[in-house]
Amino acid sequence: MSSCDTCVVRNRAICAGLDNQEIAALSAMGRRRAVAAGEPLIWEDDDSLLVANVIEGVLKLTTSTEDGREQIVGVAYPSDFIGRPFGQTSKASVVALTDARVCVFARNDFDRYAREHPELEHKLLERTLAELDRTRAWMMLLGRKTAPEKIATFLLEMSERLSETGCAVKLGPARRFSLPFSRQQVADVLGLTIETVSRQFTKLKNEGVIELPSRREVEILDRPALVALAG
Amino acid sequence: MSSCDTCVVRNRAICAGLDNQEIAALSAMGRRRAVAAGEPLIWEDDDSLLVANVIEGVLKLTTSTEDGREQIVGVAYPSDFIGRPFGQTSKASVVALTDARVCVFARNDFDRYAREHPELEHKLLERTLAELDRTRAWMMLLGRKTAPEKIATFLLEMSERLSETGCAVKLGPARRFSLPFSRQQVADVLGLTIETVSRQFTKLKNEGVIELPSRREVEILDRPALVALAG
DNA sequence: TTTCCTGTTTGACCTCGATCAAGGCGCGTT
DNA sequence: AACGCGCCTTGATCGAGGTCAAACAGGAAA
Repeated sequence: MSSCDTCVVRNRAICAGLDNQEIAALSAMGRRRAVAAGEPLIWEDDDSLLVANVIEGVLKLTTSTEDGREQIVGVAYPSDFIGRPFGQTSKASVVALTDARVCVFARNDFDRYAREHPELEHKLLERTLAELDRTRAWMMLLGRKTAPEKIATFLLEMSERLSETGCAVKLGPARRFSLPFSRQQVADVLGLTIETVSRQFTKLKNEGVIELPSRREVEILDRPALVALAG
Repeated sequence: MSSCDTCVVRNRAICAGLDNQEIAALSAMGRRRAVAAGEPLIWEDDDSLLVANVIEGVLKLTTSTEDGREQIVGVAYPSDFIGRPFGQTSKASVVALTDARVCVFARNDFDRYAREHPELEHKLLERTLAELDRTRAWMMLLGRKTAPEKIATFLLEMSERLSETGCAVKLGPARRFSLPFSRQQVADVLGLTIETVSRQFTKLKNEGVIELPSRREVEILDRPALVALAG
């Protein structure tokens, strides 16, 4: 297989609703690519030259101020779409948090293909609307929630997002999981500093709400307490 | 005219790319409706029963916590689309900030119509992507900017958004404009308190950066200074 | 004109989370 | 085992912005 069939075939987001012929055509356009943890895929303010599809791994979407403050504005999990179709520049950088595999398309080709295949555009629209909902919920967190509330909300979201990953069967939220974020990155998601994040984590541990087996591992001991704290 | 032809015809967002027959069909579905300032159009967590198109006026999109904290997560101007197609519930309340006129569609009808008219879905996709970009830029503001930066950014955004309104010719950003927000609402947009907003406004006035002819009026005296402050 | 009402400004104070500064821990390398 | 290097935690202190309270418009009604 010269192109990345499985890359598209595995992807329920893009494929649903397309027939075999369409899937084959999309496959021929895409190029599978491995991205190592920490490696960038798209730079903020770059010309929007490519769009991609996450097959495996987790990536962060960030914007930064000139003086180096960073805010993570989105997180892409397997089956998520990244990049900016129908736009001249992308407004966010994309960097892999874990080793990842993605399926990359030239934006021009993808745009053209999408316009000719309404089913694909419809899928894209549904996902974009869902992402907008999620982003708006995050605005409430950033603008109005306290540090303890932010941390609790974050842990609950993580436990849900990470349980779905790569699994067709819908499991409940994960009780124990491995964070794809460093403490600094958690801070960048929540609009906090690394020290505040650390302090809140240890506070929750001391209160018996969570356990921290290692730096990246989290185990939720008392979910109801976490839900109450999330507000 | 029994239905709201002009409501659709005036709307460059929805109409561009549709032929006359399609516009007529859309028109037959929509119902023009006036919304008084302060009046709600959609409630948070309601079943998503309608979608709409802003013809005139400004509306706010909000989410709230149970204890009453509010965050404005979006603002809809003329030609903007509001509501949640293809979704069971809407995640935000929509309330008019000024007297407004909108063109309302039953969500079911609209969904069906959209799926049959790829050009409409494409338009919708482009707008949703643009709105997502704008929302992500706002996340950076909420998570990482200081109060003075937030206020400066807000004033610049207002001066741009309010100059476009209802005018086909692309003017530059407005030098003087009338805020569609009360101080409390500005606070809800920026994740601040009303007192902080007020103090920052008077500080800018004392520094000669802006003038405040009345409660709602703003005149920008020193735009470069504002740009510098916005960061 | 005066009164009232609501939204805004201003002041005094306090708190949460940021900042600054050590230390500690896990882990790979020599 | 000892060292070095990131990352994380913990402590001490500070300050931006929140909270509480009072005074101050500006517009509508009497």
